[in-house]
Amino acid sequence: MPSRLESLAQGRRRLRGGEALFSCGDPLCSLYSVCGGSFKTNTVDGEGRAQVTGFFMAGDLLGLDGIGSGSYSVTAMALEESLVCVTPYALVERLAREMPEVQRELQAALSGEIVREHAMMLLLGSMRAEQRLAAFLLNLSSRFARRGYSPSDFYLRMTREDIGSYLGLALETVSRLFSRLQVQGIVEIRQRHVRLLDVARLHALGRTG
Amino acid sequence: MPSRLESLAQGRRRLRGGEALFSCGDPLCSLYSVCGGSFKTNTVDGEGRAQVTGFFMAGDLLGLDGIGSGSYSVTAMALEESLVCVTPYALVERLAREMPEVQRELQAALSGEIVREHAMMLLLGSMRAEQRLAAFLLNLSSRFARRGYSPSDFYLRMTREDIGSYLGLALETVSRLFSRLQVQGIVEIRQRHVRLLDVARLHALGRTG
DNA sequence: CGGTTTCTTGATTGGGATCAATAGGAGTGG
DNA sequence: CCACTCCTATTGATCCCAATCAAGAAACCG
Repeated sequence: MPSRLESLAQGRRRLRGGEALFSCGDPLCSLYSVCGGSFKTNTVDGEGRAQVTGFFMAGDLLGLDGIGSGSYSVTAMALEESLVCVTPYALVERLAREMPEVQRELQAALSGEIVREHAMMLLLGSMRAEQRLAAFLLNLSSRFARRGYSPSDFYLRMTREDIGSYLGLALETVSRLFSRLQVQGIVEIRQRHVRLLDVARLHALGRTG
Repeated sequence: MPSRLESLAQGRRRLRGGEALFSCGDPLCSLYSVCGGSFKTNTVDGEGRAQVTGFFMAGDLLGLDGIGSGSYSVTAMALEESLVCVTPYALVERLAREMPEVQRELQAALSGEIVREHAMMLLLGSMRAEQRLAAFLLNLSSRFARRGYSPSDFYLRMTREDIGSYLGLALETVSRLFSRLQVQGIVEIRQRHVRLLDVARLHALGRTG
């Protein structure tokens, strides 16, 4: 948890749902720490292919991907009314030099992002649809838990389409799988309200493959 | 290109093909810069699912993923007789503090890895098999070019299975697609020797879809 | 050489995409 | 309040791409 980084914040910014925090290609000027609400990030390639690359909630850091090239490589969009802490990157850079702790935290955040994406590559490259969705729900669950919310009763902030894009599935497939998990008594889903009824079986789905 | 980082190397290590440079879970002790030869990296998850997450050649940095947790999150294996420069991580950390340039380079390398993986997620999540393979060949091509080798005539150092794992495809699919590209006159492939005959059409494959 | 790994090619299957139609909310304005 | 629209979600029917199973062929290697 980047506690030290967060305390460097020079300001805050409030966004409404659907509003972009920064866009792919914008010059890197700040790093952002999510204070409240949630975000998704999107990449687009030369041919117009788009993909959701991540979902972010309170405490997560946004903008790290821009450090290498000096401009953001994704677009970050608020999924609901949200609040971020803004830290000018110039300040981060300077303080990282002066405070080893900040430097280490920044590197850890960057490296952690790499590890997270390795896991995502594994998911996209070698799991079946049902396993992907199970992994997604369990991941959300543990992130809510770490923030003190219920790990088994939460609201999805993103659409089926967002989830599908993130998991490399069609939105219809996501919807179908939710229905199936519900029939099997593993989860209960009404719209975006999710209740995990049998976490053990949800885990077990990952092993069937 | 991490020229500054490379110059910090405290030693070298030679590996034969199939030998592991470090393994997933090993404590992070050094960063490695490939001097010659090539490597692949592998992740494994709890259920034994494995996936190739990257291929590395001269000038590429290995071990960055370990910075966050203090231990490597992938296994790096030489694909052939290879040589790496070894830089103890403790040294990197200290020098990064003293030399802003080193700090910036390290952060740029980390961030660049994130961007590279975003592209990989896009590939795995939203491209068809043929497009994936085309993108793979073009990526290799440009990396060879940047190193002064021919961008249109090179040897693959990895097996069809490695390629398939990396691209989220079965090895048979990789083989079939190579054959098809050859029939279409886009590439010429004899075993691992690849010649790109029509780069424009190879690019065009990416746009079809 | 014989054994092993790697690669190719064929036949079949199946998982998930796609197309299509309907239904459910949420927000707006009458 | 209802009627209207827009967006999101569900469900069904069909199709196709790539996985899987299977059998050889080719290259590599002790």
